[in-house]
Order: sequence, then structure tokens, then C-alpha cells
Amino acid sequence: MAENEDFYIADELPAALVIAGIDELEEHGLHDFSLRRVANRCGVSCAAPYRHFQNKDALILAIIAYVNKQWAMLGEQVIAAHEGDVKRQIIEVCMANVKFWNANPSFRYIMLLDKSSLENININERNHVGGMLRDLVAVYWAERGLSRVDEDRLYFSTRALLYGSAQMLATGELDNSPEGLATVRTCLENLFFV
Amino acid sequence: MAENEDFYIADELPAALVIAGIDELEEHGLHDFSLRRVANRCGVSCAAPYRHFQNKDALILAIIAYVNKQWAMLGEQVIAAHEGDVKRQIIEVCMANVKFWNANPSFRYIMLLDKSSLENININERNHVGGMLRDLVAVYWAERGLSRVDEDRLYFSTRALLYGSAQMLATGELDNSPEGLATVRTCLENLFFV
DNA sequence: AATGCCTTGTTAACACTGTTAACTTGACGA
DNA sequence: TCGTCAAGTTAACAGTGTTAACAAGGCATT
Repeated sequence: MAENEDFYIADELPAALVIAGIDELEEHGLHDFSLRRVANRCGVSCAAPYRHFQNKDALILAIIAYVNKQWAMLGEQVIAAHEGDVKRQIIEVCMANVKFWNANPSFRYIMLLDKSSLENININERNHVGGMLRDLVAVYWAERGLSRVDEDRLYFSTRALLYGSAQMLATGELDNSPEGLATVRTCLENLFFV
Repeated sequence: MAENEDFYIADELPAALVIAGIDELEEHGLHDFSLRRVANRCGVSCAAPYRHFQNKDALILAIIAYVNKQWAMLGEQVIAAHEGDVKRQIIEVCMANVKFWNANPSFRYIMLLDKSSLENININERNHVGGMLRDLVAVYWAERGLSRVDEDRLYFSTRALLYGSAQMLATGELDNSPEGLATVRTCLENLFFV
């Protein structure tokens, strides 16, 4: 039985595990993510999660889906706030992501996971942001009537810059400061100079 | 005692552990990297590595240092092969890295590790390539007599593109093919258009 | 040459992990 | 009212990183 009724409402263990899993991720990182500890956090035995998730990776996948929803909502807001200016939309979506990583460092893990560490992961499942950027770049390029090949490359560059920023924040090569953010922004601006 | 004398020459257990550790990384990835298995591979008890490395992470750090040497040598060769053309040197160093990752997928882990998963890591320890690129970009920029701030941004963009390529290869968003490599090359070219 | 230390290995154990099997229990529809 | 079934429990297994206590053997010093 759950001790903490405020946290673990009847019938909602899966959701509770996802929320507790996010805390676990923040405190111990992906490397030391312990399913038993997450179960304990919910006041439940170590075997209980297996009633709802096939294994540890499946829970992590559920966390990814949850965080993705947050990212998608954040992205939609940003896009709405800059209606009519695609370039601005692209840059602000990217910056929103970078800021999100700064505020929630542990979620960088999610983006930086590779396919071998989470076999059953569907790339598109965690790539809401990628899809959003793809669409925005397509609009940007269509407005200028340029070739599809270059559009692909622009998308690739943008995405790579985003991944790279996440990575350099993670390693500490880029410091978590207004100057660091300004660097990212300027590099993005330079990408969309057409 | 070691069974495999060809592999484990007396007094060289640390080196043997590093080599075996690389195999382990290739077969099981960082996620399932088992120190005990590495010890077994060397025909040695599970506690033996602790005579030479403080802990599991310390061995991984040693592997990183070893692989870094390989990268650095590779980089030196590439730079020598394009003496006098800095832009070419930069691009070829980057491409050599991407190709290296394609050939040895498990080593992408090393670049994509973050500081919290390897606490005692010295960024510069694994960043030989980063240092090399820094120097090359500095020469490139000096030749054109441009401002230091923009030099930093160019370095950042280049490095981010490199990280991003590694990441997108890892997730499968960029496929391991001549076309994939060509995309990376073109994006790099676009970066150094000045 | 004998002795004693110090390096490098050993075994055994601890606490922890993911995961499974076998069980209890309680709600809900027939 | 009763049986089914979902959703918990406990107990166990194999495997992990890590440490403590011990053994053997090479090297320097006497």
C-alpha cells in the first residue's frame, strides 16, 4: 500500500512512477537510475512497476514521452508568440530548448540517449522538437523558393547546432550563462542569413 | 595467473584492461559495461583491476585517454596531408572524426559522455580534437584578420556541428552512408565560406 | 645470502541492481 | 454469491561495483 496518499492516488501508479522517475533522473542521472528506488519513492514494492512497465527501459521511455509532451507544448507557445516570422520562430524554438536544458539539466540525457542504450525506442517518439523544426524550416525555405537539397542541409545544420549546444552544456565546454546563450543565438542567426 | 600469455604480458595488466575494455565497450556499450567481465577477459579476478584503477570510471577514463591518442595521431596525419590549406585541414579533421565514429560506433560514447556520469573527468583529457580545432580555427581567422569574438563563434559552430553529427549518427537520424557523410561535409563547407 | 617490505594478485563477502515466479487480496461483473 | 482478474506482495536468482583480509613473490637493504 502507498503511504503517501497525496502523491500516489489509487490507480495511478504508472503516472506516479513517471513523476518519481523524473526526480530520480534529476538526482542520480541516467547512469545510476534505479528502478527499485523509484518504486520506493512511490511507497511500493520493487516488483510493482513490472505490472505496468515491461522493464526499466520501458519506464524511461514513458518518461521520455512525458517530457516530450512538455517540450511540444512549450514549442507551440513559442511558435504562437511569433506568428508570421518563421525565422524568429525557428530560433526561438531552439532557444527555448536550450533554456529548458539549462533549467532541467537531467533532461539532456533524454536527447543524448543513443539507440543501442534504449533498443525499443522509437526515434519519432522523442523527436517532437525535430518534427517541429523540420516543418518550420520547410516553410522558411518555401517562402524563398529554394531547392529541397539545401533545405535538408539547413535542417541538418540547425539540428546539429541544437544537439551540439546540448552536448557542450553537458560537458561544460559551454557555460550555463547569458553569454553562453547569446553565443548559441548568434550562431543560429548566422545559419538563417538568407 | 593469466591464461592467455599472448594477450596479457606480465606487468602489463593496466594496458590489457584498457584494450579489453575497448572490446567490452564495442560489445555491450557504456550502459552495460561490466568491470568484472573485462577482468575475466584478461584472465584475472574481479578485484584485480582495483590494484591499478580506483574504480570502474577510472578505467573508462583511461580508455578515453587511449582513444584520444589515436584521435590525435589521426588528426596530425590529416593536418600534415593538407599543409598550407587551413580550411581544408579543419574540414578534413572533422570528417576524419565522423568517419572514425562510423567505423567504431562504440567510441561515440566517449564523446557523448557528460560530466555527471564521469565525475573525475578532465574535459581537456578527452578533448584533444577540440584543442586541435581551436588552433586551426585561430589560424584560419588570423589569416583573414577578423575579430576574436567571431572566431569563438566559428569554433563553437564547428564543434557543435561535429557533436551534432555524432549524435545524429547515434540516433540514426543521419544514416551511415556516403550521402550522410556528404551532408556533413557540405554543412562544414558552408560554415567556412568567408 | 638472508630478511623484510611492498606490489600485485587471490578469495570471500557486502550491499545493491534488474527481473521473475508464486502468492495474496480486494473490486467488480455474471 | 461467487469466480475472475488486475494489481499489489514476498522471496529468490544472477549479476554488479567495491572492499577487506590474505598469499606469494621480487627487490632493496643489511
